[in-house]
Amino acid sequence: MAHDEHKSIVETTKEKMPPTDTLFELADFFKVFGDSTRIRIMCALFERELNVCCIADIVGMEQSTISHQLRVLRQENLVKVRREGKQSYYSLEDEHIQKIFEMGLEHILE
Amino acid sequence: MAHDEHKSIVETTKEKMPPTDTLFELADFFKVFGDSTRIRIMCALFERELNVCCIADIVGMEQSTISHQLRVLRQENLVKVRREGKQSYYSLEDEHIQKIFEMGLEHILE
DNA sequence: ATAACATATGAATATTTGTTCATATGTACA
DNA sequence: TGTACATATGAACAAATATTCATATGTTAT
Repeated sequence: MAHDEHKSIVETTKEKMPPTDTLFELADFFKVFGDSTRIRIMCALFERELNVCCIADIVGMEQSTISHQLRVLRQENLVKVRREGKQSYYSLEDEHIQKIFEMGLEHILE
Repeated sequence: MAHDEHKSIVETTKEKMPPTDTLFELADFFKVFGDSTRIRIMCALFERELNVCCIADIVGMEQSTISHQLRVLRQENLVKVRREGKQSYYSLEDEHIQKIFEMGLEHILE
């Protein structure tokens, strides 16, 4: 490939891409989906809102593990909490989640 | 919460969820999207097919880094390769990718 | 106020992951 | 056959991540 052609492809492609900052944010967002514990938590929450110890039993992991991961999900605005007495009830924050999920499933089931 | 109610919520939620294996696969799939280098590679490939050294220059990283990450993308069937002489041309394998991307962007730009 | 329970958090640890350097493999052409 | 170039791969290292244990915080009821 000619040097000039290479250079031109590199330049024009770079121009068409979203800002690098945005792409880093996007990676951080998807990182949240890239852990099986968090995936299972979200999946459980598709059914209904749940408190922490129910989630822990459903997923089969320590309460503390679940709390840590729920914090990650909160930080990315994927779940919201509602306090009721001693318990914290978590639910999904965003409709995109389910769609992203479905598309991932379609891909792997192909 | 009563012990019986807790138990019933846990059981019925578990039953409604996809098999655990599937959810682990799903996490592995999304893991691929959770890295900024891979995201930028995929994003560059939205525009057109590209060879390895163009991708390296677009992303601004070592050729070897790009090759390693392209292998990850290949393993998850997200890109395909076409060899032409000395060069390997990569392109996107799947239409889901763009949609997943868009949904991620919608989420973070909210 | 204290006991009992639910949840959150900090520190420590083990594991995974991304990047780089050096080098091997593959391809074209003189 | 040898040289130059493009890509792939292995080993080593640094950084990020998930999990657990121990414990702190928050809430309710006695």
